[in-house]
Amino acid sequence: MSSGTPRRADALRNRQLALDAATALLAEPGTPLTVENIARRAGLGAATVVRTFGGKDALLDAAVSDLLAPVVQRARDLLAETAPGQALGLFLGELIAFQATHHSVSDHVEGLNMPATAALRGDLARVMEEMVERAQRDGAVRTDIDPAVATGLIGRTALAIARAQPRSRQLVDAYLTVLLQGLRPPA
Amino acid sequence: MSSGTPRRADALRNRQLALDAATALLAEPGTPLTVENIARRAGLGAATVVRTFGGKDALLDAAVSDLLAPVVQRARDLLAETAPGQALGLFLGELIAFQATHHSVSDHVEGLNMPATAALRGDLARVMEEMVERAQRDGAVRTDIDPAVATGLIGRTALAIARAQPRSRQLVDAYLTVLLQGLRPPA
Amino acid sequence: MSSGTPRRADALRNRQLALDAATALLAEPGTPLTVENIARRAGLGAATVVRTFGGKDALLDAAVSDLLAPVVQRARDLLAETAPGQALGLFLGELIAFQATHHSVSDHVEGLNMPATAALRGDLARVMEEMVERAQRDGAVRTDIDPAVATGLIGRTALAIARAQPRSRQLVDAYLTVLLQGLRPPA
Amino acid sequence: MSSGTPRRADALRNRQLALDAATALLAEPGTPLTVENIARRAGLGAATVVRTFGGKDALLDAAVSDLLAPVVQRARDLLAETAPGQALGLFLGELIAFQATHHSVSDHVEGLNMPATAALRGDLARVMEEMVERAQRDGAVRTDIDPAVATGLIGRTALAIARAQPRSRQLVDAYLTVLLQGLRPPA
DNA sequence: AATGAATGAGGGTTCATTCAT
DNA sequence: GATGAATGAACCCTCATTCAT
Repeated sequence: MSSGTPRRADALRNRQLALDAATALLAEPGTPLTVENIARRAGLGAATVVRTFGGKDALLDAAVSDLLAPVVQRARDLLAETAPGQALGLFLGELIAFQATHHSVSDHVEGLNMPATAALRGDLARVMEEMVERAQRDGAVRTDIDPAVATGLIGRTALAIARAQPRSRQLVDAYLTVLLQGLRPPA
Repeated sequence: MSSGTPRRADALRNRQLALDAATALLAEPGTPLTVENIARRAGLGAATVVRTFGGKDALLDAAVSDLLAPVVQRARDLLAETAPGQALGLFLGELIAFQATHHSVSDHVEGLNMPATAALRGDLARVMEEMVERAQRDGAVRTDIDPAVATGLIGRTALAIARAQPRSRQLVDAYLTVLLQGLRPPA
Repeated sequence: MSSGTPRRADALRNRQLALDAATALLAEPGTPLTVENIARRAGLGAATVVRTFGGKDALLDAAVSDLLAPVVQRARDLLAETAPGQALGLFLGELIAFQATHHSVSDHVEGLNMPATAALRGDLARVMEEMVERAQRDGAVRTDIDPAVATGLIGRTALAIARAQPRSRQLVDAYLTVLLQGLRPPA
Repeated sequence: MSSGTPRRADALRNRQLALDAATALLAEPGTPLTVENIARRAGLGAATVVRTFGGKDALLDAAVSDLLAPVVQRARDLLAETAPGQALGLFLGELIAFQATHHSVSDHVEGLNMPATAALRGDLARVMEEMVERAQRDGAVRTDIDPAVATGLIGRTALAIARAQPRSRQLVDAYLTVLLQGLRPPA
């Protein structure tokens, strides 16, 4: 087919091609997320994709966790460098912006029971809880909500907003405004 | 068998049996939502179920819209009978409570592109927009958000909270508290 | 395709067609024992065969146990009606004759870990042990071999002879002669 | 890498590595007998294994015949050096002991239609026929069975006993006792 | 009109073999 | 010459839909 396709040392590149294809398809709710479709998109054979990752779930695990890892890292950085009250708002905005670029990934962040994704999901939850807790101690967030509950609330609603299709700037802004005001300690 | 029974009545009864079975299965994430399972649950043949509705999507359209219709009606009633500021809060609570009883229905409210469901989705959006608009005129909701945008925001986040699994009373309460406070005009 | 193929009441007949096809293929080591081949031979679709039995293993379980059941029953009858010394010889001859008609079934009698086949395998072993034990008490079989061991010995070698391809009358006769003489108490 | 090493020697060593790996896997019913597994065990690439032999069947042909050849040779030696009546008994014991060490090899001795294995299978049959014939002339084996038929009988049953799983010393002993007594001329 | 049975289409996966490095 | 990677073919299985009863 594509006579220029290289092999050997570029196995890593093919791996990435498959990941990119999976990511692309995760963003196209129209086309079914089948191994065949992923492989076609990557310019590979279906068996190659399966073999490279060891199964469809493992491929999705890799794709989703590759996307999620920098998000978790960013949360950690914000937690370390920024004032608690601001960190939460900043991160929320960035989280939505991130998911805006990787549409239906969110569907798989929840629900995919594979090691890498599950671990990152846990990490993200922990970092966000810490964010909330500090913000509460700082007086920036109301204390009548348990940090774990607040984290669930924030994560789920942010996901929903990010998943909106079409997603408008207005919607995201409104969400951030409402959520952050709603989280403030009542007057 | 029951040669004296009027056929028309049987057909209607079967239709309802299938709808009830589909509704029941929509609430049981454990069992796959296949035509066969729906038919077995309804005590009917698989062919009958398909034939009665003309396809699985049509059946789901009927089931989902049957569930959604009273919700829309309730919204209309609240709009007519209750003070704008209260209506929104009341309805939001009821909407989540409803979805809590019909777990995965929400997944199909979005995403199912069939006439009845799409129409009700539109109806619901319009009623909620009207709710928001009136609440804004009443000074109960901040006016810096477009009613259509606010409706999208409310609908999507409510859906996400309702879909949470496990769903805790704490989460729902926190959501209502935060969202309603966040929607109030800023001090 | 075959316009004369009947349906409804003959579902049982189709079941039998599939079983017969499986049995036939079990006897043709040349053609692979795939669901597709079984279905083609039976004049059915592959999905039908799978659906009817619930999986390939279940089909083989049914085929093998259907063939094995009368053999076990015959052993029970002989045990009840015939003198111990004769019963063993008679049964052995019939066992081989049976397997001669159902060639490679034997491969699956061993090795197929499915309920019906496993149960019959156990039943057959028990009946044969009882046969050997009685023949030993009767002085017709040497007593320096444990009945369970003798049963294993007889079963496995009979299987092997039955599996022979081509199988000659001479071979079977020689086997019976040698085995029965070998089992007699030493002079 | 090892630029000084003569290629021919490497090739021969790889050939033996692959054969050893195949032999090892033939004895481990747990792990599937795939080219990949053989190659991994040999510390070689899958392509190398295939390329060295020209296909999986050719590899198995080589492995099986390598295992079978000494057995045939041993039969020839016994034929030349030992009294006919004893030779048969001795060889039978050794044959089973051999197969006991190379479990599933037996499955491939039969059924593998490749030149080397087929040839050795024929050789073995001929040597055993000669053994039987001489034993018959010596009065050690009954003469009412054709030597070719007796050979088939012995070979097949011995295989079956060797294949038994679990294989017990009791079973093997019982088999040898029964078969050898059964082969003696009737009193 | 109702339905159990049949099935074509499609899904994920495995494996012997081929190819480009 | 050796090999990791790639792949076409084949396997078993599921399911919405159609068909004959």
